[in-house]
Amino acid sequence: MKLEITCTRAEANHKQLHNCMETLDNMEESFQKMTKLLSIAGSDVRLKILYLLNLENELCPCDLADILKMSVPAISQHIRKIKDAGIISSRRDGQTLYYSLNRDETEIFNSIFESIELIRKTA
Amino acid sequence: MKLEITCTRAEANHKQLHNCMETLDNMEESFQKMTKLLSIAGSDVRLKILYLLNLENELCPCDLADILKMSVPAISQHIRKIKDAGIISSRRDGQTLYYSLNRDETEIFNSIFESIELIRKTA
DNA sequence: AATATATTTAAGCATTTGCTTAAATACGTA
DNA sequence: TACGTATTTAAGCAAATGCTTAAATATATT
Repeated sequence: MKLEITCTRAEANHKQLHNCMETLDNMEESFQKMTKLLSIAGSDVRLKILYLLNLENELCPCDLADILKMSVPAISQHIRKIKDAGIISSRRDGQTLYYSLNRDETEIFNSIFESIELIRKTA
Repeated sequence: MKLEITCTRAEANHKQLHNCMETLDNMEESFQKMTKLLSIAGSDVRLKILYLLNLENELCPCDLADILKMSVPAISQHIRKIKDAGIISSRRDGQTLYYSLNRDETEIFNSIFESIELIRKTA
């Protein structure tokens, strides 16, 4: 839509603005990946699922439904989102599917988990 | 809704599940705060706004609209969300409002910004 | 006071999200 | 093969999200 400059302020530093635009252009792919991860983690239920998988190493949808006091289909649909983003993998044992974090892909979550626990301590 | 145990698997470790529930209960407030921060950051536009404020220290809505090639009201509404979450503050200079990060409140964003730049380097 | 700029706010609307319920699929066991 | 359990998938729907346009507010300038 808007491709022209809207700021007419004397103070507006057009060179600065242009540099910002260029910086973002070069990082577009990185932003998309990070936005994807954060939008996954930015839900109460999904953040708890991720935290629990970090804590327990692996859990099945049924366990998660019990712990989070939610229906199994609701959990399953959250899991699908998380899995589609490449954050978790599954292992089958009989009828049960165990999900676990792909720890290589998701180092940022370690900082997030630490930060959650810091909030707890300082609150 | 569901308060009963749904897992009837022999392997289900009910003590483990109960411990998880208790852990989450004790961290409820921390999860809510972190979910709020991540849901704010989990939007392409808002993550870029935060990144730019980190980079440039302060910017006005008009600058952000130019850099992100979006309308001023759209930017303003994102800013309101970020501000309501306590992540940024404003300073007025004449007609212009300059927004900046409340750096004490948002240490997790430093990890996120670093992680974005790591994606860029390793991709 | 009148006008212009910067910003916010509100209304409207299309899209997305996240549940529910019901049905389908996968596996194990009698 | 028939039945039970674990899980996924699909349809439906209410609520949330994020833009657009238009109007309101705040400040500066003439």
